[in-house]
Amino acid sequence: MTPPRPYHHGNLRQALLDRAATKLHEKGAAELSLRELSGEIGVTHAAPRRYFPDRQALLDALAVEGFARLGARLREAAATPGGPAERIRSIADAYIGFTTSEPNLVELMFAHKHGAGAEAVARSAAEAFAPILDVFRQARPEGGPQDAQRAGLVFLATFQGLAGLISCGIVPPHQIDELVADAVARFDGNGRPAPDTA
Amino acid sequence: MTPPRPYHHGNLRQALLDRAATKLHEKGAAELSLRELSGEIGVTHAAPRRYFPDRQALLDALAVEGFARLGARLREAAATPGGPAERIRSIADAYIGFTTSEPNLVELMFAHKHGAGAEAVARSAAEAFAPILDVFRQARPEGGPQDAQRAGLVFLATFQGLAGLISCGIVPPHQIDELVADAVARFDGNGRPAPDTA
DNA sequence: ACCTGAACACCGTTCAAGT
DNA sequence: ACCTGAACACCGTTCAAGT
Repeated sequence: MTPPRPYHHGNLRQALLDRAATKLHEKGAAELSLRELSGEIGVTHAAPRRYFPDRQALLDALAVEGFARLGARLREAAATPGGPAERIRSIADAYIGFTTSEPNLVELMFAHKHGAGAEAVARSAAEAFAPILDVFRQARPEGGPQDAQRAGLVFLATFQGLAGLISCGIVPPHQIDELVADAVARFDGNGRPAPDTA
Repeated sequence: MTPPRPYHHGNLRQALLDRAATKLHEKGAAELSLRELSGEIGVTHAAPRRYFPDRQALLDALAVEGFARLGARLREAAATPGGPAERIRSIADAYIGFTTSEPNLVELMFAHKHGAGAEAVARSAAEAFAPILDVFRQARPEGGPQDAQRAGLVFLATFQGLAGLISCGIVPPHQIDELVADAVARFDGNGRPAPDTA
């Protein structure tokens, strides 16, 4: 007659994900331990197996959550008032803001070793990047979707690369703003020099 | 009266590095095991300690070697005949060539968790990137070193980011060439639209 | 359905001891 | 100087068993 609340408080899966995401603030994904996580939550080390068949499955789920959060930030930024130039700038700032605040999570998201959940990670990544492609489609509708996708991917590469250089220390913090401005300027007019901008 | 050849064949440190670098072709850095490496080389698991105080020290040394190899490739590419535009294109190709052939090594090189050898890694990285900054200085001497460093760092970010998107599967292989071309075009004339290029 | 408890093979790190 | 061998604490994974 006990309610359907199990041994644990009801949602071990989410509890593990939340705790792991919190730990990613301080430690890298390599230091995440299922046993430690389990112990802190108050279950035995074998309990996670119901929800994550192995350690990689939890890392994949963390990556999916990370892309969902990043996608939400980018969608907000893409809805900024103004023309395409303002929205592109806003997206760039949002991207750098997210990646610098969550370097360990971002490193996990872009790791090229995903397990069985690799397709799910790829889907969530594609969804997160949709606002970028949308803005570039709006910016240069005459170029066609091929052009927009190309520009969007190079834009993504630029700021993802910048994020990596920042978090590994190659780009010092005081130089971030000028580099973001320089990078954004390279996408004005979708990469072709605007005719009236000397 | 035995010659100064120790127990092992004489250079355990380099043997460990070589074997680890080879393994990085197939496995990620997370799967590298000092014990496995030691066993395959023929020493006990505690032997590496003479040369690498901990596991991170070996990873740091691998990163330093990786930056040395990357730097050599970039120096070659920067010496390509032709003007700055040709050299920039050549450097971009070399960068993408190296990173796509060694994704695990590159992921290790740009990891933001280096240990006591972090400064050594940073130094080797700066040395590797020098050819990029040099070419941008040559391309736009009137802009001054500040401008060249800015452009060089954004260039580096763009191709390092592209490398990451390729190796994690977001950019499909068949699209690499067009994206590299698109990205390179954004650095013609050091980022400012050339006056005679409509 | 959900979790426990014990077992297995592996790991990095440490250190006294050997040569 | 260079490496061994044993010990320690930790890990992911597996699985029969409990509730």
